Amino acid sequence: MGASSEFGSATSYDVARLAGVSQSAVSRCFKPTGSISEKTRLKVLAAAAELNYAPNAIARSLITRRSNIVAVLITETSTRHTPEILFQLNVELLRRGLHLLLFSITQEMGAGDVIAEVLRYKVDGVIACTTLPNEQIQLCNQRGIPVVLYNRVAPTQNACSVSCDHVNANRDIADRLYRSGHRRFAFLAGGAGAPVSVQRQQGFVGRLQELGIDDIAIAVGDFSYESGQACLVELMQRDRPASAVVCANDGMALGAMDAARFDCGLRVPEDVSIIGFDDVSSARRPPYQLTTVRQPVEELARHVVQMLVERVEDTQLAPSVLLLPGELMVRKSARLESA
Amino acid sequence: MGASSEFGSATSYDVARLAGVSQSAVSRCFKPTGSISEKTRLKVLAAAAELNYAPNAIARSLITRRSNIVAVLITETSTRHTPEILFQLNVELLRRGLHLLLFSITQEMGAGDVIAEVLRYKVDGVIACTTLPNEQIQLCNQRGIPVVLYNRVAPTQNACSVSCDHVNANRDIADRLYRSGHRRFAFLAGGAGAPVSVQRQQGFVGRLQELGIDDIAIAVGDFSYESGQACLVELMQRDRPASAVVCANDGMALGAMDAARFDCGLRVPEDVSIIGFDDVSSARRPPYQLTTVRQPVEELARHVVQMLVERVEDTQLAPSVLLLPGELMVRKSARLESA
DNA sequence: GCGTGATTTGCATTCGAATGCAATTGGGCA
DNA sequence: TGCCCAATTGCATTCGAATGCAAATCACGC
Repeated sequence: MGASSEFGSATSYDVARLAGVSQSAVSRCFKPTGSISEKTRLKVLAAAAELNYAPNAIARSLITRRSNIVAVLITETSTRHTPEILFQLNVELLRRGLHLLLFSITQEMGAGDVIAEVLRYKVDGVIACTTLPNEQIQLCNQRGIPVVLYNRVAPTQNACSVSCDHVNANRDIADRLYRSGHRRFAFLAGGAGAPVSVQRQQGFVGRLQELGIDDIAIAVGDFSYESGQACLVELMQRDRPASAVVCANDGMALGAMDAARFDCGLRVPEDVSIIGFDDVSSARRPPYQLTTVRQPVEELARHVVQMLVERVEDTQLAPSVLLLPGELMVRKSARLESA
Repeated sequence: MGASSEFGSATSYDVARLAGVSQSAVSRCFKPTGSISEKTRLKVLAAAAELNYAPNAIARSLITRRSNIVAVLITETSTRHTPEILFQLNVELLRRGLHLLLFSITQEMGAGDVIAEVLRYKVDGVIACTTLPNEQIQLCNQRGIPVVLYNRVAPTQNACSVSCDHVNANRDIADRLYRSGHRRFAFLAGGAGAPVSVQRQQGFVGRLQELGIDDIAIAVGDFSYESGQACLVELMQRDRPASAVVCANDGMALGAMDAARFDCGLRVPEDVSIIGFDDVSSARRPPYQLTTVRQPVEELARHVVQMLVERVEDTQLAPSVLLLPGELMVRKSARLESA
């Protein structure tokens, strides 16, 4: 019975002793480019296997100045809206030998505190699935730590970002609704300044204005189902209510559909068309059949990680912005001409 | 302008030099119990602030043998079923100064590979939101790394676990349905051996058998909405179909409800009662009003972390198992007597 | 002013692996 | 067999912070 059954684990010195070589040889054996003879390599690997040895990642990163750890920043809502994003990012990172250290931004722990912690762990990079104040991005940049924003754009362009093209997806929706004969429109916004809501609104409203429509009803909710219900009820009480309601996300759209049917006695899409954004799982189900925009989550995750890795390997690369198109999932909640 | 604007960050030596003290003094200043005079402390803190210094967590953990990192293991499904669990665990961990390193178990990276990586990072503990083979639990135990399972129970009791009491929640449901006059029952199972499904089934079926009911229809799905639909349709084609259908989770229950209404032309709950498990957000919405069991996710997360921390601080503590009751959310998808 | 005990302080070492450099080994060729 | 160059190997140091121990400082009483 070797040292592998001992408490704690073997070090490169233990392996070296057992294999009858120096510690450096062991180290080189576990480094892809290490210069070592086949004979020694086999001896070392045998000893390592016997002792159940694997290089201590902590010690390694102290000297190499690479932790192979990436910090991912989320808020409560980022996991609510896209539950699978963390899993996808993690898979992409692991694929490249990187690890995901998760940080949640909350009331009691703001962005400043979180970034301070992030810096202490000497992560190789940061992925923010939430708005990150410029000051904190700056701090990372000073330390040479690349930052990639997911579904956000840095106002001063001092960080990379990968995002679904919310603006164009909703410009497209505006177009299609207009072409289908709709003339009275409403937009249900998420939180007041929530970036994704703002962009989606810009796309929708901006395009409609280009088409000569100025009188667009806006109601402000908070991305929740309940706020979608409330907004729709409120909208329908106005004069000449909208025939097409575009929502900041699916949560609100589902709320709006239910409110339209159950509270206002309206038929969807005959009396009112409703469109969402995200394509959550319930959107495709029979009671809803919600027409919405699917974000290419896996693809987004892949590009986020790729962009980050490029910046880790070449610190000089300039920040860049990548927009990926969303996919309109045409179902039955909106009256659209089939073209 | 101090060194803080330099590339890379200041070390304790930089701070020591600036403050005119030794490196040890700086180190002691950042350790709660460090013996240091008020005067020196202020000098050091001032210098540290100027240099934007914070102790390097990697270097610290090399010598203290505490990384303050906890590995959390998930699979694709664990985030689908309980999207908020990661956020909750992270918040609880951060509150205690611990960090969450995420590991996803996938096809290409099995439990064995993942645990090998986990061990290399010298984590202080492991939280598994998925079934973890005994062999890997053993490996952690050998290294003195405590393991806590979330919503799983270790077959050989060599790891802690914190879980919702699926068995009793569904025993209770069996009771209430029986008391309400139901006599023909069905259970829609999740994957063949999926632990949570098995437990929920055990509770429901076990209690019914105690009540003298043996002929319980079982259909096997995979936790998905679609499988819930398919299972319900299949069940309703049998002789004397069930009047009460209990599902392994809400996803299947929602599918079952829609299938009952849209495919079988049945009314819920008049013709068939349907009950789920988890209380996902769509369960409470008007079209469903699903009667289901809410898992106390925040509380579970809190106990998982607490149990882990206790084991980290005292390695001698024996594994223990904690079951927290689920809460039956009585809505309108099941015919239940109001008592 | 001096002695005593309690705080503070600094020195030197440690954690575990990586790596520049010099020493050694090995292979190929005459 | 001897020589030369290339491939391996080991030595010693490094990363940044923590800590046992001994030295230095301080407060205080006489």
